[in-house]
Amino acid sequence: MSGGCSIVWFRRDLRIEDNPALAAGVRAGAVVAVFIWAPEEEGHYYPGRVSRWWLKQSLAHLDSSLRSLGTPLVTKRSTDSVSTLLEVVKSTGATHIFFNHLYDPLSLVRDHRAKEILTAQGIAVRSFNADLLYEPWDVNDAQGRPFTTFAAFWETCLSMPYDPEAPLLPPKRIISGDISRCPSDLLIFEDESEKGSNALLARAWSPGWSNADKALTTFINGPLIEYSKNRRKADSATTSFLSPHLHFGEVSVRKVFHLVRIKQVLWANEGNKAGEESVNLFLKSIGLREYSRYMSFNHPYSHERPLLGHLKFFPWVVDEGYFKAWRQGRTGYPLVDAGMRELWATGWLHDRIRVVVSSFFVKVLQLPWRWGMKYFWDTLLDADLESDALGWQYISGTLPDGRAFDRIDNPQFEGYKFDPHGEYVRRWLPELARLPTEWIHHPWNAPESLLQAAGIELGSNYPLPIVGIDAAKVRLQEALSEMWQQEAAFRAAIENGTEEGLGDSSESAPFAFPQDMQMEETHELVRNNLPTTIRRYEDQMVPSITSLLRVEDQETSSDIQNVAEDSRGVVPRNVNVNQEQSRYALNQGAAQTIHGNNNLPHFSVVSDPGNVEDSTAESSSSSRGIVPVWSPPTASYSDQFAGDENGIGTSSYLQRHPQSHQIMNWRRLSQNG
DNA sequence: CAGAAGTTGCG
DNA sequence: GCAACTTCT
Repeated sequence: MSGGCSIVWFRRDLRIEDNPALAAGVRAGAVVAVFIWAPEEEGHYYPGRVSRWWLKQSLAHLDSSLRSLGTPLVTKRSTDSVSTLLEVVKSTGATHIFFNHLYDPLSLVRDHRAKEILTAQGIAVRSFNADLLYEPWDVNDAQGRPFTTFAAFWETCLSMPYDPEAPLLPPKRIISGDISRCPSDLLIFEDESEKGSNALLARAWSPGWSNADKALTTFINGPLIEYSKNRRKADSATTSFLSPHLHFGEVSVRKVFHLVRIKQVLWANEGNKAGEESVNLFLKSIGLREYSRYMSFNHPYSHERPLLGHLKFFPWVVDEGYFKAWRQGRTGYPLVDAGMRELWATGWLHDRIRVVVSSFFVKVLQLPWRWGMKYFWDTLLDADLESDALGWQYISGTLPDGRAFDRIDNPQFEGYKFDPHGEYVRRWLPELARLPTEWIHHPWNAPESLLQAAGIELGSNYPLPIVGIDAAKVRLQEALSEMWQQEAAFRAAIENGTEEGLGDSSESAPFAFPQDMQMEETHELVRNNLPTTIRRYEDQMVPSITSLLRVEDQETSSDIQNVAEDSRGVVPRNVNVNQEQSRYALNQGAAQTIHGNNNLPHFSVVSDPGNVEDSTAESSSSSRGIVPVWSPPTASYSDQFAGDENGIGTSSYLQRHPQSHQIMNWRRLSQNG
C-alpha cells in the first residue's frame, strides 16, 4: 500500500496550475496521469468536430508539460471510463485516485459510479472543486434553498463570507508512477474528411493551458478596461476569447476571478468608472458560467427540458426546411445569416450574435430550442453543455428570469445595433457586400435598381426572408394562447383526476417530441440510460432524433418552482431523510454511505469515503471531500413528483405566473396517453 | 404639456 | 414582468 501510486484522472481540467487533483496526487507521492477518451459515454453529446480538434491540441500540450515535470499523460480509448480506470489501477498498482468535479448530468452519474466501484475495490478516491468559485451546494438563499434567478445567485456569490480558494501553483516536479505495464492508446479525434477544415482552426486559436494563460493576461491587460463599451460590437475582438479554454479547464476560473479582482480594486481606487463597469460586466459573464453549473446540478434535465413547465405545451414548428435555412445562413435576414455562416466557418460566434441567431430560431422560426442547442453543440469550439443549456433556456423564456417569451427582436434593427456599418454582414455574406449600409440589414426594401447594381437578385443569390416578422408575431401570439389553453386544460384534468383527452394535447405538445418526424439519423431508444447514438457524419448539422426523443421525456418536467423538492442536488447521508435536512448533514461529519441503486432519482452529494478523516470539517468550504453524484432516473423517477404537492416557497416567477404553479404529472399523462 | 403607448434592456 | 426611457397624441 505504501508503495502505491496515485492516479490523477484528467477530464476537463487540462492544466497543471491550480489543479487540486494533480496537486493532491503529487503530494501523495508517485503519479500516473490519465486521460480517458470515451465519447460514446456522452450519448447525443458526442463532441463536435471543432471541439474534438481543440481537445486533441490541448491534450498534446498537457502531455508535453507533464513530461517536462516527470511523467507523461497516459491516454486510453474506452467505451467505459470506469472499467478503464480499473484497468489502469491494476496495471499500475495505484492505491489512490484523484479527480476534479464536473457538473453535467452524464459526468455526475459516471463519477458517482466510478467512486462507488473504485471504493469497493479498496481504492481511495478523492475529488475536488476545480471548476467553480463555489460549489453549487454552498450557495443558497436565507432559507437554505437554491436560487432560481441569476441576479440573486450572483449577488450571493460575490458576497460570500469567504473568498474562493486562491489558485494553486503548478507542481515543480512529478514523480512518475510505474506505467511500464500501462501503455497509452492512440486517440483519434478527427477523421480524414475533417482534417482540411481543422487545419484552418490553428490559425485562429492556440489550445493548451499556457496559451490559455496568455489569453487571460492579454485580455486583462488590454480589452478588459473597455469591455463595457465594446461588448456590443459583433465584429470586434474585444471579448476575452477564454470560453474554449475555460470549457476544457485549461485555465482556472478562480485564477481569472482573482486577477480580474485585482484590476477592479486598482480601477476603483483610480475612480475609473468605465473600468469598474467593465469588470462587473465581465465578472457577470463568469457568473453566468458558474450559474450554468449550478442549474445543471440542481436541475439535471435542464439541457433537455424547459425549466418552466408550461413551455411543454408550446406548439413548436417542426420544419426541417426552416432548420436547414437557419443552419446554412439562408434565412433572408443578413445579421442572422452572417452569424450562422461565421459559426459554420469558424466554430465561433460573439455572444450578442449567439443571442440574435438563437432568439430568431426560437421566436421567429419557432423551432424547438433543443435542436438549436444541439447544433451549437456540434459546431461551437467552446460547446459546453451547461452554458449552452442555460443560454437556450434563457432565450426560450423557460427560466424565471429569462427573456419575455412573447417578444420578438427584429433582426433588422438588431443589425444596425450590433453591426451599424454592415461590415460584419459584408464579411460573411459576400453576396451582399456591394449593398449600401442603408439597406444592408433589410435588402428586401432596397430599390430594385440598387439591388441590380449590387449584383443581388433576391430569391436567387440571396433569399427573401423565409418568415416575415409580422407574421411571426401573429403566429407567436397564437402559439402562446394555444400553449396556455393546453396548459389550463391539462391542469384542469389533473385536478379532476380525469386525464382523458389529454392524449391529444400531449400529442400536439412539442415536447412529446416529434415522433412523427423523420430525421436523417438512425435512432434507437435509450437503454439503460446510456444512449448509443449512431451518428452519421455526412451532415452533422442535423440533430439526431435520439437527441430529442428520450424515454424521460414522457415523464416529468422539473418545474423550476419545485426546485427545493425535485431533482435538486442534495447532500444525503441516509437514503430517505428529508432532503432539506440532508443537505445540511454535510457539515455534521460524513457517513460514507454511497447509496448506489437506491432508486433515488435525484442528485446527491455524497461524502467522500476516501476522505472520512476529513469529516470533522465544520465549514462548507471543506466540501472538497464531497462528490456530487447523480443517480440515473429510474422508472420511479416521476413517482417523486406525483405526490409532491407540498407547499413550495413562492419565487418571483410564481407570483407572476400563478397559472403555472401546479406541478405537472407527466407520468400519469404518459400512462394514459 | 401631461399622460398614454410603445420600446428596450434585463441573465 | 418591470423599470427606464422614448415617442405619440
